Amino acid sequence: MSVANTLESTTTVTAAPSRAAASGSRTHKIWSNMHDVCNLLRIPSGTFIGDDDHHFQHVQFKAGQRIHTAGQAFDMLYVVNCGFLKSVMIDEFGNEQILSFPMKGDLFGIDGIHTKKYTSEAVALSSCDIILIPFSKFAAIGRTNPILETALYGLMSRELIREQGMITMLGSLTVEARVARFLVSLSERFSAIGYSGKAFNLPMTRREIGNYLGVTLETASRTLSAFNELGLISVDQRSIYIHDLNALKTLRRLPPSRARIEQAEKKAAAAAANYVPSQQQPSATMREQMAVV
Amino acid sequence: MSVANTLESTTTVTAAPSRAAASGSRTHKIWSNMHDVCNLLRIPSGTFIGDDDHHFQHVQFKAGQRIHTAGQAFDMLYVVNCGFLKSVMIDEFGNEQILSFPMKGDLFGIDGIHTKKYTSEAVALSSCDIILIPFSKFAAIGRTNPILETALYGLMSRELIREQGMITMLGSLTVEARVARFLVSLSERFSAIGYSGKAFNLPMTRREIGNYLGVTLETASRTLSAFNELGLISVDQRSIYIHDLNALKTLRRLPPSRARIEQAEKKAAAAAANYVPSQQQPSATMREQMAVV
DNA sequence: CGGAATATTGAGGGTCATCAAATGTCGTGG
DNA sequence: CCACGACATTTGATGACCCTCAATATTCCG
Repeated sequence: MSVANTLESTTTVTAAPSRAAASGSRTHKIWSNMHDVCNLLRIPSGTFIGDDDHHFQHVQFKAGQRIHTAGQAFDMLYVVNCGFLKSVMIDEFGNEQILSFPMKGDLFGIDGIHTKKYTSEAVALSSCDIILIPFSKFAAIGRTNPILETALYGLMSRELIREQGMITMLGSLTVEARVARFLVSLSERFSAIGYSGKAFNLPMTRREIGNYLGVTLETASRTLSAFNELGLISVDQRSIYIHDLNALKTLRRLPPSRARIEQAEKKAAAAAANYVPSQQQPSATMREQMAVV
Repeated sequence: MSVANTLESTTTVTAAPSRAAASGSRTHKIWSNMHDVCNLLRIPSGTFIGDDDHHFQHVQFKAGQRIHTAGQAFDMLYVVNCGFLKSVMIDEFGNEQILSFPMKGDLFGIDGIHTKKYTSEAVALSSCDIILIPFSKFAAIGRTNPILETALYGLMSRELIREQGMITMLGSLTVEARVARFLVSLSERFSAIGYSGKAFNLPMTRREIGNYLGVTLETASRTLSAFNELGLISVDQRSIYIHDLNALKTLRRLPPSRARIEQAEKKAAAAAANYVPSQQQPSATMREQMAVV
């Protein structure tokens, strides 16, 4: 049952420079150069090929550990080399809201730039390998390298757009559409970093999914079960298999529960009559109902 | 009934340079220098005092006009000198979501940096005076002026944080708390730009408020009416008077509608008995109920 | 003055939060 | 190795809240 995205990253990193060897600490340290970091961030890195002037330290975290906390002094940006995390904002009432699930190639910590303190906290959901990017150093290099500067503005702008999409999702999509979009987004991100986009394990709990999507864990669970029932996905605990990605992409709302119940009753009747319908496949009529409106 | 924030801005701007006079078009053009723009954005502008090398053009828009549309090629950032706008994102299903209501001193258009196309559209809600900031020019000045560069990163980071707060609001606050926070935010922003924070006119419709807060216009209207009923505010169409800012700041949920109905019945009974309770003042017990949990 | 847009308020029904119970999973220590 | 407890997940029942539809009043503007 285990699928690829639970395995360790196979990304190669540059050998540790002399400083790392000198440190000799028990903590596992590796170093990446500018070229590696740019590749990870999908920034054109032509000008940095063979550049060994700048090195960025890696740090490992285990599930549950915090990379940074809200209010902590800001000086680093972070790039995920492997593993899964959550970024959480806590409001003045103590409400926690998950803002993102960073994974390989994602940058986080940007929110600290403005007030020089992080406003959110980042927590590892699995074993993680994180690259530390001192912001002042990055900005300084950017000042002499227009491509990097543009890329840095671009990354911030991209994150802004991602959050706008999240606002739009929370503000105007039904719960089913949010869960569907969440699955599609995970699928696309897994594909982009070399894992399967069809079969994967969820790095987060139902509670975290629900929190991220603005619903309770029960609603998140029920919605996944409904998708499973309709044959759009197969879900068992953390493992997901996507049968109909396109239906998930275009889904706006499920057929009214009335229709779903009738459908379920038909199924039950068929089962009672000892007729076994094809496993996990939604009827064509049911798919049409979902696509409409 | 008219209050200050409906009046024209009294901000002075520098005289138009010769170019503007030469244009001689019927459109009303003025110019601001770097110092003015920094002041408007609340950026330390010390290094730009007396700087007349850079000029930024003003453009006027009337209510309903678009400043930019989604998909349009990006080259400008915009700073509001006076007036009110809305920034709207439209998703792949055609859902519109209002992301912000820019007003004096606010920067918008940042979302265009990443893909070189605006992803949202900006629409004037009232007569507006907008300053055009060519992004490449701003970034170039930033390269030689660390304060401006830092400020630019800071502005983007601040906007990121604002959107995170919006996500948290949509994901974890009750409708009443969202409306309350919306009013508090408007109040604080009006105060910051020199208008009254207690009495003001809403620049947007109920539909726009509801859309912004992720609810229907009816729910937005009803919630404002409930606040009015409780004496937290007085509301009549677009005009707002805030009686109890602190209650709005700490409000999490209204007392259950059952209790509200009883309260209303008591009021009605009192009125029938020809006893007139002090206008618009909620009872102490009612306030306690609101603050709790 | 009349028509369109805006705002208010009511009635009814659907969706989702809440409370609850049962089952499954995993890490830890006996 | 297994038993235990803590946590995660699923599923059901119930009711509050909010959306939808609808009617009316008010404002704005040509």
